[in-house]
Amino acid sequence: MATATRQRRTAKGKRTQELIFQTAVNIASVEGLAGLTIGRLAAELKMSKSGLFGHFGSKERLQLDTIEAARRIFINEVVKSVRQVDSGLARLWALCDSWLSYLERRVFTGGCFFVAASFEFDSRPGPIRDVIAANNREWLAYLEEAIRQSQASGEIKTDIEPDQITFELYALKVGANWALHLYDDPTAPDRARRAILDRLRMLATGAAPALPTL
Amino acid sequence: MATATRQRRTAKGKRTQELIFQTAVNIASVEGLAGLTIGRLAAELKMSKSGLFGHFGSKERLQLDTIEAARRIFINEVVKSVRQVDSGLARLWALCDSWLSYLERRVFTGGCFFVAASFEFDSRPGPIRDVIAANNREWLAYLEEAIRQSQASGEIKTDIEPDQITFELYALKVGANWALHLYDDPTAPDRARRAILDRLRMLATGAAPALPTL
DNA sequence: CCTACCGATCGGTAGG
DNA sequence: CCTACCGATCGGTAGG
Repeated sequence: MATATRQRRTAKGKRTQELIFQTAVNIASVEGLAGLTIGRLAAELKMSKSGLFGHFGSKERLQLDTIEAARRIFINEVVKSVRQVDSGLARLWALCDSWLSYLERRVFTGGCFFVAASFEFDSRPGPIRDVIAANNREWLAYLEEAIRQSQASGEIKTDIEPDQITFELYALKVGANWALHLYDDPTAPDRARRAILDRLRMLATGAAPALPTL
Repeated sequence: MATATRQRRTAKGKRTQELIFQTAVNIASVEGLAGLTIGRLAAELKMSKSGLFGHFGSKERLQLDTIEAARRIFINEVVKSVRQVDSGLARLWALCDSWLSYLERRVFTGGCFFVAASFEFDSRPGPIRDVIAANNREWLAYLEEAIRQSQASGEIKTDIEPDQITFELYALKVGANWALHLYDDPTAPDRARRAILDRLRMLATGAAPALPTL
């Protein structure tokens, strides 16, 4: 009985935690990680500030845990569906398309959580910036790996450095995020798709599979 | 005598105003326009909060006046030096290069003021977002005009819409801002230059002047 | 998980 | 331009 109670309690605690960070992640994507205040979060959750506070213990922990929750959502929404796609150019395109689809599906209210956090903390040194930078680096490395594989298998040209291509593809995604939210321009993701497909076609060799047309 | 005194006072008032908004613009480029608090600004300027407050009258006016000050700086640092360059592809490249050079010169402490403000307010409707969006639109229209001129004079291909090219070039600049500040990567502007030159060469016709090599 | 607090800071005002 | 305030909200604590 004591065990059952504990399990029920733990399960409930887990659901509460999930609800907290799901809410936190969406507030942060709109108002910023600094604009995510404990009072606002408590009001949204209809909890007392101090009751909520017990779940993390400091503002910085709230921010770091919120980043971790956003990371899990990102992996689920962007990376998972592409894992089955074979390596090479098809996979590289699938990764880009998946990212743009995640933007279109408005997985986070205010656009990509990591894009927003990147620009918010890019000039504020500290643990938050470091964790955001590490998360971004991980995604870029994942993209870059797909580029290296495409080069190794002879599907894209090797006279251009993988990190240069990574930079270009990611910049176009960030540009889509920018136009979609600042101008409420729903055509922005497709503009990015067109630019990315154009670039990939220029990089493709004869051995590459066909890319979709928009 | 009364006139001389008034003039001296006005001149001093103007210098004070300039100092206020110069300081405000740099705080905002690092901490964000929302993170620009009257108390912080007063401390930096060694003025009392209420004495400072008299210069604008509300937080929103402070933010709007700070945007206006940033706009003047942007025009001075990015646009002015390119005004003499002839229209066409050379001018289009000069505009891109000038923007990247303004990033490298660190005209604003935290990167381009308008890039930072764009991402901060892209999901927060209101007058601040509207003014930021209008400022960005103005710069994009300026870029796009150079693209149209290049197409009209036959220096770049016409089978691609000017706003698509504008989007791609601006996205690469924003990407440079991102990598330069989040990763302290000083090679980021040159990576953007390489990408832009690559793209412009692909768009150039036989009638186009030679572009620089990096 | 709660109520009841704390000092610090927020945007803003009164009065000079 | 200043001092001296205002109520609201910030992150955080005590005690239950």
